[in-house]
This record gives sequence, C-alpha cells and structure tokens, in this order.
Amino acid sequence: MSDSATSPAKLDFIREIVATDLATGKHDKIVTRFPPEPNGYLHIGHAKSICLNFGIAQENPGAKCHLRFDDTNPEKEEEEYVKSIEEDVKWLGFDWENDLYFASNYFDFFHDCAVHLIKEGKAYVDRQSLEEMRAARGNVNTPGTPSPFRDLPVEEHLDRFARMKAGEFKEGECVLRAKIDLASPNMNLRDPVLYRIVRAPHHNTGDAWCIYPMYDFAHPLEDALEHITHSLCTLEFENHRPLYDWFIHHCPVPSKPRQIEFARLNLTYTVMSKRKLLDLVRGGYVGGWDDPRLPTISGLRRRGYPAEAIVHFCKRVGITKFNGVTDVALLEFDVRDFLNRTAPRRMAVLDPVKVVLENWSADPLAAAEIPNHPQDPEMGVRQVPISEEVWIEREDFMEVPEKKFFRLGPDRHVRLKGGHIIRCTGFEKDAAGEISLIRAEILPGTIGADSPEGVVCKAAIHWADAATAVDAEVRLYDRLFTVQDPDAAEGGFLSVLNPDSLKSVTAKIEPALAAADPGFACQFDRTGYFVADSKDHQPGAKPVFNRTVALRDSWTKQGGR
RNA sequence: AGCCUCAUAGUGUAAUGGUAACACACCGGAUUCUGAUUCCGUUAUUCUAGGUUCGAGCCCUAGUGAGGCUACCA
Repeated sequence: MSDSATSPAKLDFIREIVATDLATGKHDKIVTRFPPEPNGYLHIGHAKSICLNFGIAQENPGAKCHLRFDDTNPEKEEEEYVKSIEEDVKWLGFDWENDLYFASNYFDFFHDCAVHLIKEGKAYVDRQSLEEMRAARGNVNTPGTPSPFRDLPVEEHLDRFARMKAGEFKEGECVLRAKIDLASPNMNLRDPVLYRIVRAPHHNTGDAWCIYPMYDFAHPLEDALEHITHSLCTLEFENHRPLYDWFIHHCPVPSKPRQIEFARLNLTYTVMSKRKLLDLVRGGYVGGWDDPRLPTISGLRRRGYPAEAIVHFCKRVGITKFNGVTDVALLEFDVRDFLNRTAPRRMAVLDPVKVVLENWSADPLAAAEIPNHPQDPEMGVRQVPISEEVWIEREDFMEVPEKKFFRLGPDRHVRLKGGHIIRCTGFEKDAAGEISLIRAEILPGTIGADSPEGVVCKAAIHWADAATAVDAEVRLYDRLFTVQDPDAAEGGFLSVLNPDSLKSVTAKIEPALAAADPGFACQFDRTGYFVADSKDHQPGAKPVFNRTVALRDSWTKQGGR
C-alpha cells in the first residue's frame, strides 16, 4: 500500500487548515477528537471519522487525538457500547494513549457554565410545555414568539434551575434555554434548549443527575475543556456552528476550538443509520451487531475485512464537503487488494462432486505440494494429501461444454491444481438427472510439467481429497440489502433485505484449512474470497482464501450488484 | 418557503488564475498451474447563462440541481 493515496502529497481541505494553523503559529500542537455516543456499535462510516481524526494526529508531530464518549443522553447509552467502541478503534489500528474521556465527567462544568449564562441574562428556565415551545418557535418563514417566562428576573431562573437540578420537577416540566434570537433564520439559534430533565440511570454517573445537557451546549464545552484545536464533524452540523461559537464565546472556557464539517460516508447497498441497524439487531433480522452482513466494524471484522484495507479505503475516498454516495466496490477493491497480497491460499470445494481416478496406480501421488501463495514464494508450500478419489466443484464440469468453457467435460482435460492433468472418461447421473460421479484418468508424468504434446488443458481447478477432506459448514455472505436506498422501497427498509444474504453449505475442505482453526467456518462475499471466520474473531486471525468463488463472479458475469 | 452548504468521467477524488488528472468501475489485449493476480491499452469529465481577465474548473452575478435545518437525540 504505497500508492499516492497514502503519500502525504495531497492535502484535503481540513488538513490544509491544520497545516495553515501550524504554519501561522495559531497552534503549536494539534488536538483532535473522535467523539462517539455510546448508543450502538461503530460502522464503516465512523471509520472515516476515526481515520481522519487519528490520521491528523499521526501526521503532525506532537499532535494527538482523544477518544471521547459523548454520553449526555442516559436513555440511549450503554456500557456494552463503550467497550465495543474502544475495541473497534483499537482494531482499526489507532491509539488514544491516555486521552480517554467521558463527557459525563464534565457534568459539573456544564452546570457551572449554565449558571454562568443565567447570571449573564443569557439563559432562562422555560416552563412551557413541549408543544407550546414548538409552536412558539415559529417556522422557517415566521419568527418565533418569546416565552412568557423568558424575561423573568435572573434570580428566579437561578432558583428554578437549582430546583430542576435538585429534582423538584417532573420530566418535561421545564427546560433551560439559551436566550439568543427567536427571529433567526437559523432555527438552531431560536433559544435552543440547554438542559432537560431525564429520570434515567446514567451508565457512568448513575443517578447523580436528573438534568442532562443537550449536544449543542455540551459539545463545544467538551472540546474547549480538552483544548481540542479542530473539532471535526459531519455536514449536518453546519447550521449548528454559529451556536457552537456562541457557547464558546459566552462561557468561561479555557480554549477556543474550531468546528469544521465534512461529508459523511455513504455507501451503495449499505444502510449506515444507527437507528436502522438497531432495528435490525433488536428485531432479530441479524445475529447481532457483529453479524458479518452488517457494515459495523465488528461485522466487517468477522467477515474477514482486514483493518488495513478499511483504513486504506478511508484514505482513498478522501475528505470533502460534497455529500455523495461511494460505490461499495471501492471498499471491496481494497479488501481484495490487501487479501490478495497477504492471505495464504487454501482449497475448499463448496458444491462437491466426486471424481474417481480410475488409473490412479499408474502414477500415484501421496501428497501434492502446493504453494501457499502464487506470487509470494516466502509463504512456502504445503503438502495436500491426494488419493484416487477427489472432490471437485460441480460447476467445474459441464456435460455439454459451452464455447468459452475451459474446464472439465466428457473426454476433456483439466489440471488438478498442484497435481496431475486428468481426462474425463465418463460420468453417472442420479435419478434427478444430476451428475453424481465423474470418472477420469490421470496422465502419468504431468505433475509439475506442461501438458503433453497434443493435450489441450486450459485450466487448473481446485479439489479436495475424498479420503482426508473435512466436512465444514461454509456460510456464504452476500450484501444484506438489494437496493441502495431502502427508504425508497415500499414498506420500509426491512422489505429490501436480501433473502440470499446468508446461505449455508457443507463444503469439503483440505486438512490444512480445517487444522488452522477448530472453530473454522468460511465466508464468501462479493469481494470474491473465502475468509476465515474464527468464531471468537480474534483481531490477529489470519484470513485464508481460495480461488473458487473469486472466479465465480467473472465466469458468469453476473450483474446483480 | 426562509437560511446554510455543495456541484469536475458511471462512482469517489486531484488540479499557486496558465496543457483537466488519479483511483475504482467498464471495455479490449498480453501473461498465467486460481477465467484471480500482474502488465499494456481504449472509452468517458469541469451543471447552465452571463461577467472580470491575455487566459476561469478555480474569482463575481444570476439561474438550475442536490443535501441539511423547523428534537426536551447526537
């Protein structure tokens, strides 16, 4: 991976700003942060943000990136999510070192800032109902109208806020709002809510608090407290920036971070909404957050996607303000590219048909010596047992070969990869008309040798020795969704779940593959490779893959993507 | 509708105001004991209309199109 995408030559607009701030002396040390809310598992979209924030920290001497949990809403957040997020960030290869923070540890500071704003006459406790507030906010065409509580004396708001904190009110009875501009064309500035009452245990602070700060209020304060220099977030927060700056300006904060927005990652055929992923998990449509059909980091990990490939992909898609949809083929290219270079090969037959080598004794071979990687000799070779009966892929034989079919058929030759060239001498069918047995003869002396004069052998196929192959459950994964915009489909996104996203077959796998991992199962995805799904999906698990399915796609030229 | 943001091959991105390029995808060819990989090649791009300028993808104006905002979520 040493192409231009990873070289420092190109700077995206955010890195450009960082470089300028360094050059002009505005900052001498850069601090970024990745601030997930622990309300679900991380997905490939988060990976883009992680690579950006931690990437900038890695690229600039003395810079660092914090991992901060933005846990200001106790109703949605759980400890399980905190753990999974830490694990996923680490797995991607990033390190926050000692800079692990929780917004919930700043609750006292947020509260002090709120009191400060009230004293300054810039915040007030509103006792209107939710509906009243909504109506009074107006809409994009009509300005809002002031709450009757807006201009009560400061002391009264101070008292009221203290009683909110003390738990004297019910949920929804009152909120603390900033006093900004009810006529602003930017709805975010129409006296946004700062604090609301939530009676729910917090994963970190328990029941110490019954009032919780809103994102718009808390986030700039969190950034300032941690001396974040560049607070990078997605485009939907553009309209929130004036508010972000307002809080930085009016609260007693120790630094002045700058919010910069970039486009979130959208992938074709991929649902990235946390809400929808939650629905899939809770509804039992998938096996869990780490189901390999999900675009979660943990799902991709189980699917066999290497972290390096994901990171490289994130660098390649770049950082802009253009909200587009990236073809998932770009991601798959990186996965293929990485696996192709690093994964040792093994053979497995997914849809086996037995071949009897009738003249086996003419040139018997105890074990075929097969390279672990076709281009990398350093990966060595392995001995694959072979005997007079082998399994081959059903689709590697055609009773009546098509024009461009190069593999086995009646009286045709094919190479058993690493072994002999064989010639088909006959076949049997079962009652259903399916091929049940293929008869063949080996061509003695063809191991490690070119085809003899006059023998046409244009393909090498994979196989498994019938005597030693192990039966293994192989799961075939395809995309979970069949269209790229599930919302557009009738009946919501669940109606476009791909029924073929998961199939299971019993395959014949070579002993070396079976021995690699006792909990072994195989997966196939459209990247075209088998990858190991060790059941405990250890970060270090080495994927292995076989060519079979890699070729299936191009053989059939199936569209369907 | 008001405000904010964005607009470069099919997709994602590059290009101090100076020859529009890279990757993926596609198509064609060569090599190949994986129809993979590798290698070579083809096709195709600045939303529209004005303006500034010797010169505009870049600056200005208007239009068009797309996304965001009208939560006691983040």
